[in-house]
Amino acid sequence: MSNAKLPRDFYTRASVLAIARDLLGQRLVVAGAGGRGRVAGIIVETEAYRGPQDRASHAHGGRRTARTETMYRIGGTAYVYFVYGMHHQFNVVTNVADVPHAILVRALEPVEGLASMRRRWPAPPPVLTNGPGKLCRALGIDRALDGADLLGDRVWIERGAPPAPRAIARGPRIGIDYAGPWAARPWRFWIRGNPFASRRDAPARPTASAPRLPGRAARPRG
DNA sequence: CAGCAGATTGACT
DNA sequence: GTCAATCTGCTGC
Repeated sequence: MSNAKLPRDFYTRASVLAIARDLLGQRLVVAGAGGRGRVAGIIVETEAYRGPQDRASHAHGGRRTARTETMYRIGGTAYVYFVYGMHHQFNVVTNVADVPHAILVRALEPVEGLASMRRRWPAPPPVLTNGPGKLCRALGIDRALDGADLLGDRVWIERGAPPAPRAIARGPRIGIDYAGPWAARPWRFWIRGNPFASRRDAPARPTASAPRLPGRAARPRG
């Protein structure tokens, strides 16, 4: 089935970095509600947060609070929180229960329900889903979905077409300067050159399996 | 219970 | 490049 939900064992694997990479090309879906049809987008950018050891993680040092409790659930759970007084952030919990790994979905290519997405703004931006806060607004994701089972019927991820290994770029995570050296770790993954990624000019480097291309890698798209 | 920083965004110099 | 918006969850008193 091309539209099968990703199974539990996709999410419970031990390597949050591998899962962050493997989410690229998959399809994030939010069920229709309130007279709206379902909305969906292809994941084009992710960031991994590796639990207690990772200074940038909400669960750094094993921190366990009302908010972070969701991160300790089993892989395949949605972790949604609210920041900056106005934006929600959608994360995928990974690994087994009590290991608080999570992956922030930073950007999507919108593919279903574009009209529904635009209706969430009085004046819709030209690109609806090129950032973690924007994609939550476009898809109607808020804290009501915190803790939702990704194998359930409210929000889920369907199998899509993974990008070729050489099309995957990685680099430092965004917006975590407070995390010191952890901010420099290349734990952000995106589809190289994708026009829906949140930062098209960010420093990119080849993945281990990809050869460096000569010359024009950073050339702007036409 | 006051103070503050935040896994962002859009407007503006 | 700078900066305000806007509010929650935390920390520390």
